[in-house]
Amino acid sequence: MNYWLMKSEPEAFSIDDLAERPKGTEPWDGVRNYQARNFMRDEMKVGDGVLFYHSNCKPPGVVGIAEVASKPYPDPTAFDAGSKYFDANSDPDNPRWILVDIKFKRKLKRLISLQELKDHAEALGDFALLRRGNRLSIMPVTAEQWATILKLEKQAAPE
DNA sequence: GCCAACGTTGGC
DNA sequence: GCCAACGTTGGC
Repeated sequence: MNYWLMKSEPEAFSIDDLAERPKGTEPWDGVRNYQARNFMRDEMKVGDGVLFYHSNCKPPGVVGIAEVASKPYPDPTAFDAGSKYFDANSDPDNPRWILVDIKFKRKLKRLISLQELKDHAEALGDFALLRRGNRLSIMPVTAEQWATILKLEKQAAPE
């Protein structure tokens, strides 16, 4: 079993939006970055753990837990001319953009902010989220990092 | 609103 | 294949 962190802007799609989905699942569409796509296409397995991260908001941070809920399949928005994610260069016979479904598990008891993660950079070790200039929207998380973050959840919020 | 980082595009 | 221009991400 592997672990992941997936970013979403809460104004576009938040952890609460995911929780309110009829089956708690949502196709993770709109990813148009090859590295992020490759994680979904090549490495994700049903049942993998997902840290749901709110980006581009105040404060950014991890807000919930989800899991991978489907095998990878073509992103339908790439073929929808009315979608903002439409990609005329994606051939339906050889789809360029691949996604998985994500399923809601639970919200964290409290938000673990990016700042708090930075404060524990030593315990987290080499973490893609904390690397300078990181813009990747999907990244791997080690079992140790996963455990460290859930341990932080149990502690009182920092000042 | 600013700006650093960085991926993509397109001219050559 | 190089690289400047441009667009996007996302923290601050």
